[in-house]
Amino acid sequence: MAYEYAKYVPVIKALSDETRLKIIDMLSCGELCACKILERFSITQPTLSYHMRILTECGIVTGRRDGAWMHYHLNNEKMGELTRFLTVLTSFKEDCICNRCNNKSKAKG
Amino acid sequence: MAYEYAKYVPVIKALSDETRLKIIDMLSCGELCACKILERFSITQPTLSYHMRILTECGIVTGRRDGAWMHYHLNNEKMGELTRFLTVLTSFKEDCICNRCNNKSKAKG
DNA sequence: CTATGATATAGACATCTCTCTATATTCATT
DNA sequence: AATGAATATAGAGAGATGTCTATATCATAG
Repeated sequence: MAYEYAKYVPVIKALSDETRLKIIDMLSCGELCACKILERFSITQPTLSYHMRILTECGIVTGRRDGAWMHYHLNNEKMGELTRFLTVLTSFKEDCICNRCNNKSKAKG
Repeated sequence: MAYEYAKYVPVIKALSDETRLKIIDMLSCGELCACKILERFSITQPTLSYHMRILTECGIVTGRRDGAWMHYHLNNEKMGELTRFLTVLTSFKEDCICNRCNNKSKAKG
């Protein structure tokens, strides 16, 4: 699964912030307008905009413009992909890096 | 689950780095000595030591000294806790922040 | 108890992150 | 087209992060 590490780093980075974890939680029950999200925090509007960009750029959240409003919703497919990746990452597997490491003399990798 | 966000931030931060994801993968099949891990990377020994500290301080990896050697192994319990947290975070729940948000006039939260 | 090998710590440095204020853009309504 | 509301971008600054070199600590062998 080696080639996948880098793919997930931006998603995990996006989740590594308390504010953004809360936003994800807020979106877990459905779409929300940016202004509704902002109400729940004591951050400025540009700061929220920054966080929403981090979340949308990595694909975990999708934005939809509705007139002047931006509606955001969670990409559950992407989140599922992440948790599956983490589960596989931490479980025993025949082709894992450590096996290749142990067999380094036999096969480079 | 509000009170839990901050608890998981250090764990997620620890996973938000490609080198550390690879280390986790290497440890998924069992304990490894620091020197064995180091062999697989083109980083210096102090840099690996830094990464191992990040991983152990958040509890996702445990270190065991064996003479001069340090052996590291994955804390599967902790990893399971994280994936469960992420799963709950992203799934519909009655008591989620967004519901409290929608009912803001009725009940503060 | 000294020499050696494995690991940890200290300090420096470049880069990234998160926050702000100020300003620009976009859209709806008049 | 002008105004106002919602959102985005720019720029600045404090602090965190990941890397290095140099050095210290710790354990073992002789």
